[in-house]
Amino acid sequence: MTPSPHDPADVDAIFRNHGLRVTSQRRRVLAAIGRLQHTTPDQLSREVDGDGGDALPLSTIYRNLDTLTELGVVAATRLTEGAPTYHLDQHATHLHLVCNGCGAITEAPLAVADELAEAVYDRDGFVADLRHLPVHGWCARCAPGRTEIPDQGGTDQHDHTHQHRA
Amino acid sequence: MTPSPHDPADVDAIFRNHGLRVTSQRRRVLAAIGRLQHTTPDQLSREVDGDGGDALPLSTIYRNLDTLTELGVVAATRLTEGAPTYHLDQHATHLHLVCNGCGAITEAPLAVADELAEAVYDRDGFVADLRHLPVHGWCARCAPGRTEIPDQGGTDQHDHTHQHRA
DNA sequence: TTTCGTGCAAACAGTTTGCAATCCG
DNA sequence: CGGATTGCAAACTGTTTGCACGAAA
Repeated sequence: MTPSPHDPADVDAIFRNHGLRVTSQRRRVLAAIGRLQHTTPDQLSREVDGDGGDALPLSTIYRNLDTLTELGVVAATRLTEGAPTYHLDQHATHLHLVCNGCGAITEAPLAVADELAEAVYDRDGFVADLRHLPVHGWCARCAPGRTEIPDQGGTDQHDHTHQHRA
Repeated sequence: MTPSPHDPADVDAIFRNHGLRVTSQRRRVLAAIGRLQHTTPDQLSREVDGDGGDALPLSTIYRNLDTLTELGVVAATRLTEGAPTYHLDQHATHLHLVCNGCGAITEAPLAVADELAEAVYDRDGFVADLRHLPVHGWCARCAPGRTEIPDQGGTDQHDHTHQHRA
């Protein structure tokens, strides 16, 4: 069985099993991702910096993010405008609902997209990876104001221009 | 009845109707997007540069892309790692299948995601904007080699995706 | 003529890389 | 000890911005 990143004891094994060294930086990065659930590299950097130890340079954050991604321990998705969002891969048993209004990110079970997966497979033989699917739109709170999605023309003055957000 | 970006005559109207000026740069950018169907800012830049006129600085490309996006004439999606992909919004009556293997981008009708839209609406009151949905995965050609999607870190319970029909 | 839009260069954000010092195994 | 990692700074890509000039209306 694959060791779980949730269990601090197993974390080391994950690295060792791949012939990689266990360093405090790696432990701290992985722990911080676990705490944040989903995070961009610089949020992660701040989280790691606040865990009591020394601050880690961004380059180390990035390198470890890459390593962890290669190991399949974490995965990235582009949910927002700026930096990609990383999360534990084992936590990726859902897809993301990203609100264009308030920026809120909700999770929904993969099952909601089962039909989609089947449809594109039947149509094109395309094997969809739903785990990282970012579904944009408007959450229950933001939708009321601007519900008209299915307007193709471009007549409507959408003003979801750009949002700063966090 | 919004004027259509496809009709060169109407293009000017689109701008004027919004109190914006008609410049050769704007015409050329819009025309190039129409030709390319979907494009990143720098592909677009090269396309514009090759249309016979003077080269346009990237900043002009970006500014016009922003303007056109605000007008609802074009829309952007993040399909690949690097830069976002722009396309005419009226052409956005489909979602994108992005192959992780070869990078190919295929289009599929929005209808394949109808159930998804309904499901998330029922669950969370989330109004999905499927027009820009980037579905990652493996195309028919690339899938065979690496079909096991639903594995990775987690104990995979369900594993739909690749098993509907052999 | 009055602005708006363009061109250019400098500033930015996010990410990658080279290299010497450091630490794990 | 010896190679894998780190820290730091410099390089890079993609994008934005300030400002003076040129051009639509």
